[in-house]
Amino acid sequence: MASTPPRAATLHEVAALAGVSHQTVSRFLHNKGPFKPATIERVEAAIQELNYRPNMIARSMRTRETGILAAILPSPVTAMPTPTLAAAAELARQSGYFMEISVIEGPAQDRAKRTQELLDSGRLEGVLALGALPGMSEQPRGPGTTALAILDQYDDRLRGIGPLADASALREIIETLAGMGHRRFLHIQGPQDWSSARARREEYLRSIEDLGLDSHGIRGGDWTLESGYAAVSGLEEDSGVTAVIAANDYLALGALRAAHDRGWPVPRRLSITGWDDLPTARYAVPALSTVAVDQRSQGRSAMERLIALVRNEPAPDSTIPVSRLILRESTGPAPEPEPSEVQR
Amino acid sequence: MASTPPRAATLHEVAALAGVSHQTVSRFLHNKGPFKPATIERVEAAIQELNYRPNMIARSMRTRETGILAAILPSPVTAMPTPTLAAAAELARQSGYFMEISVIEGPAQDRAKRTQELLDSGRLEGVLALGALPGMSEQPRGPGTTALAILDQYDDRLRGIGPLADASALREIIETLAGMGHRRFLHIQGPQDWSSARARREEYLRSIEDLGLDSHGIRGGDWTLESGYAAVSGLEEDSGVTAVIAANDYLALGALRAAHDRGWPVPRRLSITGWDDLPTARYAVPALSTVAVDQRSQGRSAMERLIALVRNEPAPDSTIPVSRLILRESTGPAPEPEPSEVQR
DNA sequence: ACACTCAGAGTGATCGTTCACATTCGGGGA
DNA sequence: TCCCCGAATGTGAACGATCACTCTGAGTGT
Repeated sequence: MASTPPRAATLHEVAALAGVSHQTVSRFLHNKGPFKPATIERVEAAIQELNYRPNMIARSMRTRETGILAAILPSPVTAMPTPTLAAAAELARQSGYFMEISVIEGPAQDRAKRTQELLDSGRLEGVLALGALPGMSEQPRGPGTTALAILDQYDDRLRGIGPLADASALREIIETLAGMGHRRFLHIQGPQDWSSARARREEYLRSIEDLGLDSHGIRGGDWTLESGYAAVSGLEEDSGVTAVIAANDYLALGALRAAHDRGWPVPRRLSITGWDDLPTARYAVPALSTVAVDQRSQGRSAMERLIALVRNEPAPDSTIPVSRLILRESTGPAPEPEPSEVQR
Repeated sequence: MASTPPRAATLHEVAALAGVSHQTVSRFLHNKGPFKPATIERVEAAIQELNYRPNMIARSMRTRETGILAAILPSPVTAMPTPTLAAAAELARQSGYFMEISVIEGPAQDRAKRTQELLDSGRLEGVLALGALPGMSEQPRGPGTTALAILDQYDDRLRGIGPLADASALREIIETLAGMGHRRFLHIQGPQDWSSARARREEYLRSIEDLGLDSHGIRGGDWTLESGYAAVSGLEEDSGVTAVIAANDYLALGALRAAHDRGWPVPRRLSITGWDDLPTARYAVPALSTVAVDQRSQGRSAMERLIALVRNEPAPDSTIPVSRLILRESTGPAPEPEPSEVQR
């Protein structure tokens, strides 16, 4: 008394039930060629009856297309906003792809090596690096090669390109602060193997120079709260800095806390700005002035680019969503110079 | 002049080059049976020479094992800490599995439906829900069925189980605060389809009762900052609440800001606690008292459970990492009753 | 000298789908 | 009537691995 095996139905079984050949069913599934109405009906009924689902593995075997993409999380992983990841995954699914994720820690060299292994595995049609991947560049899909797209991408001259690289809001920040009387700035930078961090740093330096302002220097170096805290903690008492431009919100929130611990009121003595508009930024005390970026559309547009590379289509004209400066409580007019300092 | 096709080498080609049968190479790759040293040498050389990599698709087709797991992100996705996801992905990889991710938004019903589709797709060996999945329960892998593990899992009586459900630290919080003189509490709860949120709520109510304290009530209902803000904003001026127990850090940070906006000093007038120990919690002003949970080991242990279910092995004795109460600046002694209130 | 065992290796079928090609059928023009 | 054409469908091989067998030859006990 063998009970029915729970094995899934195959194309042949559907064909047998419908009284047609397996090829007809296959064609039906791909909407190829015209069919007699009667055929359509019978095949549809058979599929329904057997609850048939095509076996993707077998299909992949024949077509050599796996439909699988992989996303590489940046290191450290906290630098990855979940909405970016989620948006990329959603678009992949909508476009008929599966998206795996791959965590690659370690120094740039190891990351590049593991990424290369992924590219060579032959299992993937495309790889999306959701962050910086120093030493590697985007490539389309060819016969035998896997496509690679990089969210934090740079060009031949190491200039940032792509949705993460737009640092123009930084000039706006500095102009705004200069308009409030600020003259001496500090930049807390991100890791310099990220082109977005480099772009912000460069825009900072350029703006300072163009506007005839002073920079006390540049601190930081990674994306962490600790780094931001240390930057402001280590600031000399007489540095004259009245505005701190952080490369992201984590750095800025760390800086905010350091200012608090030193008894420096923000923004009365020190103005601080961030970048990313984290959910918590708005509820910080004081609320953080920052640059709102649309993380979901960043993830989506990166995935769009990858899929174009996979399909060897021209790159979609990525309408990069403009990042938008949001002024909250952490920025304000520059403090009046203290009388004692004026006398000196 | 056809150049060498970039197609990957097959088992047969390796066998031909090594002068053995394809089966021998296959056995070699699986470490099956003894081999003559000479055979080993020749096969290894051939593999090296052709840079052979087994075709996972073909293997899957024959063995009916895909080696692919899927992780379902919770909704909203910001409720998912990246380290949890990353740790799960790492363990999957180390165990020889690939991990896809799948974003399923929408109400519980849709989520259950889409999850069921994933389970039925036949492409996956296991599915890990990184969050609540109301109406579905864990299942092992059988012939034709896909394993399912749920991070935020509950038992038959809707009691939370698993690593997320340990709410014992909540009692510790309340005992500590009671020791500081607090008598009247408010709970800001998470979404009640999460068993962890239910567990914290229940532990809150039980502790209040056991210790003979007062609860002003329960607010909140999702995991957002807005919800936490609203809970404290809406508190009556004369509620008598001196301590707010939030179900996670987002809620707590929102509450913190609301207290600030009402001019209620924290902790002098109101103590606030969170849960999760987000990176920003420590740098908040005031620094948030919270419960540190090891997100990485939560992700890892959930994945361990899934893999055990996939392999039909007994569940690993999950040494649930104990969550640890961290007292920072947002908690302190209860305020003295104001003279005016005493007179009334 | 014989059968037996076991290490070591080989043979052919098979998984479920798509590809390339062959076949059937009905109708319209010469 | 015959031929041809396109619509509609059928046939068999192939993708690259593993599974279930079969086969060979050297050693072993009697």
